[in-house]
Amino acid sequence: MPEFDLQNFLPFRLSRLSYEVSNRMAEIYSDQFDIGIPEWRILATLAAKKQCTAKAIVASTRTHKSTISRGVARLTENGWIEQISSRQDKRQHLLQLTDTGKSKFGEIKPLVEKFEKDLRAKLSSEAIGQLTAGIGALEKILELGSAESLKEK
Amino acid sequence: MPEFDLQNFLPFRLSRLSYEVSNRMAEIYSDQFDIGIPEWRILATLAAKKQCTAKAIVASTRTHKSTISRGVARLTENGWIEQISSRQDKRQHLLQLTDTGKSKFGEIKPLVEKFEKDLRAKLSSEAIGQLTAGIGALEKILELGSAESLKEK
DNA sequence: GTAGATTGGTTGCAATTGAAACCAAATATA
DNA sequence: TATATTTGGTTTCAATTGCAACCAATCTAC
Repeated sequence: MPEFDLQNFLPFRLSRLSYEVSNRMAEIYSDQFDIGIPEWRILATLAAKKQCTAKAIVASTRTHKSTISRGVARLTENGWIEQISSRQDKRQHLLQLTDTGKSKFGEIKPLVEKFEKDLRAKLSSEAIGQLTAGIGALEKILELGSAESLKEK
Repeated sequence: MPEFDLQNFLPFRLSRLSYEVSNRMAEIYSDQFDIGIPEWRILATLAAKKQCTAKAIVASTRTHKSTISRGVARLTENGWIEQISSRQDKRQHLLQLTDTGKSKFGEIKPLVEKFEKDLRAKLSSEAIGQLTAGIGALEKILELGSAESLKEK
């Protein structure tokens, strides 16, 4: 008769947590603006990097390449982002926010930042430190390190 | 020109982390046994509680009720779990592992436990403590507390 | 009791997803 | 230079998902 303590099992706790956080946050922008999680990630990445290719977004967000491809297509249709054909390599397109995109992202950003701020506000500063350090350590061993160390999935 | 530091944004880091961990773990059992994440959760919950209803699994795993419903159907077809009609309330069925289910889960469990153990082994004991405490704190404020405090989504 | 609301669970449907096949451009090998 | 391999990205297809409508059993209010 196999026992199992699911409630204390790390992978499970992580996934439940992330599901909850992502969904609560997605409520904020998916209603008011018509975008989903992949689009949000693309926008945020482009806001951070100013310009980059789809591949770079795939690597840094660890989202499936077809999901990013479709997100890019949708955002391009909506006029939030645009492609600058880099003449170096005609396979890849450099992406960047359009003025509309910047403006829209400018609206979403404070909402999302407020969400995270509210979350942090409910935690003790000790807990925040622990969480950040713990996540950082886990990222490191999973080679999810900050940005560039990421390999294609 | 909106800046945004996605790489340090908590919700994003959590989701990337959880995605990575869940997928690596799912590789372990989805190949050898023919089950997905929902099935795994149902099995683990039943192994922990011995008997419970689908509703209880929904609450404790925070997985959508239709997902659990379908998972239960699949596992029942495969003969891994069975329903005991509780004569109290004819809407709900008490679920439990069959002998086959127990045996199969008994095979999966050590693999999955090894996965978590290997993960922990790569972390310093300080990091483990931080991670656990941090996650616990976040669970608390999201009311993801252990088990019973969970409300229907 | 009976009408109405609630609850546990299922199902139909549309949307999202990931894997794999694919395409065109670029690079390596010959 | 021709050929093969790799690479960035798209698309097709099947599977999974979540929402909403639904069903049957229970509970509530009259």
